[in-house]
Amino acid sequence: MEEQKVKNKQLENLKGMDIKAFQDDLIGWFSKEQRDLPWRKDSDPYRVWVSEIMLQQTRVDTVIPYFTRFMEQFPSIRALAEADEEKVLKAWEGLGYYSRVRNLQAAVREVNEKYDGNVPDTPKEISSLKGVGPYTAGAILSIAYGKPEPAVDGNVMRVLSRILLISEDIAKPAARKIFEASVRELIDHSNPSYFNQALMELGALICTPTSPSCLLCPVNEYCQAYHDGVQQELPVKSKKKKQRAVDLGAAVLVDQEGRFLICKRPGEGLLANLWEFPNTEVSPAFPGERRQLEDYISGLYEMEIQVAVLPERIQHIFTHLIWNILVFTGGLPEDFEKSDHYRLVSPEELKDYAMPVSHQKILKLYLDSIKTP
DNA sequence: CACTCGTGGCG
DNA sequence: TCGCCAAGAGT
Repeated sequence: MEEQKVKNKQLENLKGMDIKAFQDDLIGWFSKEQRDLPWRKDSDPYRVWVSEIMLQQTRVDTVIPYFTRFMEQFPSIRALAEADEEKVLKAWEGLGYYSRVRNLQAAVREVNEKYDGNVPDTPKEISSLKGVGPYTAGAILSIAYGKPEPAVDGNVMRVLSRILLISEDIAKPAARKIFEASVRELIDHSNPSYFNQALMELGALICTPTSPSCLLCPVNEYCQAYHDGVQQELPVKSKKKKQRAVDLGAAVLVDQEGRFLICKRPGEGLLANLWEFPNTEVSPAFPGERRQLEDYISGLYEMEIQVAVLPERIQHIFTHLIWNILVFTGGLPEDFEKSDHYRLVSPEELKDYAMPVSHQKILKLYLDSIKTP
């Protein structure tokens, strides 16, 4: 019944459309106008896979240098499978959504063992890999293997919402099924790779979120929103709620040989497995941020630590969170004992540790403070 | 389904 | 300045 409603919807929206002409115009445009991107040099499944993971919620311009470096450092399934986790995370540093790379390496290791290093080519098998959801599964199957599977991302939902005049809220997870059903009706079985990539490329270059270039669009004659002059009203997308603010106290602690104390974050959750300066959530009002941070660190390392506050406060904005960080500095005694949870590293060694951007800001603030007191 | 999970760029 | 975004997946 629900399935029937989806089917009725697409039949209604596809009525009277010359699908073959649409495919040819769309693919013809992509063949001519596609950007020269590093992951388009070939259709090696591993390269397609890595690029699709990096591109999740991330701009093309941001991904390009990461992709190039990553493929140099880990050029094959086996290379990534056998790589040191710390080095893989370091290669991802600054790209965000760090669970992506942890899942990618886990999945690559599974492919290396279970599939003898060959990326599977069936929806069931590839979807079972960690970090491979409906979009990525469809992208790899179509781009690397030429299978006529939908790859519905934000671009595709925006483009098709306009062409087919679909008013579903694309912020809702349920909306994706509508568009997947539409793609199954529209996709060119002779070139699924170009068809899917063309829809996304069109969304990136022409059918943009604000002020789409409809006059330049190769498929504007098929677009119902353009025909009705409502392209600016689509897609329908509900708003996200705004971030909550959290106050942190963080300490840059240095021993007598100039080494920094850093800690490893937990293996799950926010910024998992990244290294950072010791910090804790504080309440600015009571009983004083400095005292709260000192108590936290003293309890953590069973030693009395005293810190001084730096004048500037750092703000770091996440998708769903805002960190307001007050930065402190302090010295470490000589008889400081090591453990797995934290390390003492020189400024040179610090470069080998993956740190969140927020803590790179902290480091910079500290270095500036000792340079110009 | 609602929420978590990063970052940098843009109008 | 700030909300919105950019080739989503896991829980």
